[in-house]
Amino acid sequence: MTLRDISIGRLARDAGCKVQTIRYYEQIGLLPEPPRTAGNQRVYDKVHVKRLSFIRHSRELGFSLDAIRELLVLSDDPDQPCETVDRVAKSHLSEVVEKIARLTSLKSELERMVKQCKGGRIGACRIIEVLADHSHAHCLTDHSA
Amino acid sequence: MTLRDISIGRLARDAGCKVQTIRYYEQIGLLPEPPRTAGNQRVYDKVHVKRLSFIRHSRELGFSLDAIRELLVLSDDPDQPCETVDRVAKSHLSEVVEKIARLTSLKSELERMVKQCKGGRIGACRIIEVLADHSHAHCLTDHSA
DNA sequence: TCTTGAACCTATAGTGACTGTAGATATTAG
DNA sequence: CTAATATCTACAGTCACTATAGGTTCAAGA
Repeated sequence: MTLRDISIGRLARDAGCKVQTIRYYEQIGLLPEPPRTAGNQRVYDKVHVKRLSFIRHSRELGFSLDAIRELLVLSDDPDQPCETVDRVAKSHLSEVVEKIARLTSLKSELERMVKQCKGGRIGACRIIEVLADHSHAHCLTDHSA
Repeated sequence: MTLRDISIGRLARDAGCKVQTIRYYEQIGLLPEPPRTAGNQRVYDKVHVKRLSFIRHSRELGFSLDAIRELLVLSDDPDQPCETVDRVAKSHLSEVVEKIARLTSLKSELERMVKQCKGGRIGACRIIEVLADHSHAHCLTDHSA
């Protein structure tokens, strides 16, 4: 494969993302604008390939686009100390740890609810009862399942 | 406390959510429109209190607004069989379980990365290397930390 | 070479669940 | 009464995409 003269479609397919996503990254300044053909079509080279790969990989690890932006700036300067990189990664890690804890707690609650449901009518439905139970408000945490 | 003549601010404070959120729920049809004062201010009663409580509690358990809409319709008819409620709850539970698994896997990856970082320069930063490493693409899953 | 379908383009709006703000009106406390 | 607070509608923003409309360019096949 030639790492030059790459169309946006090719780039997207190889990176496992959508053409729109690439355009989005360009719009928000994460990916530099590439040169164009006379027909106004984007032409990418290996620099873009590497950068998009970095972005996608970081996204897969759950880093926010802002964090990725920061990491990209850092990675462009090999002489920088990597303590900021370390900080960004560790911060993200602790967010993930926290989120797991919240979801685990949530899972327990849901399991309890589901287990208590014996079938039958709504009028006697334990799930609905729990949801309607005002005293249960504020006993839970997270909601981005 | 009187469960009538409740202002939106009172309702929001008691439900632990924002005034805007209540207006939003009204807009999307989840909360019925309440009567108004001559000064065009909303006036809620205990029916709204109960309904909002149901919604907030369900949200805290991570149910989507659409799922909550469905549950509300069901809860309004006590003679309905609760198998749909059961299905909605179980479906959500398995989503949570799945999400925990994905995040746990992600956590391991991040831990590995962070552990490999010895400090120093970006040029030798293991975290940056891993993110830039094309062969790691597609080995991960979730990103809503 | 010609034709047609696929790929590309920009612009704009939508997704889900909120959240914030501007500018105006109503209410309440001192 | 006055000033501060609460309420109102309208509209846009958040985050990370995602889809679509209408138009242009490119490439494959006959």
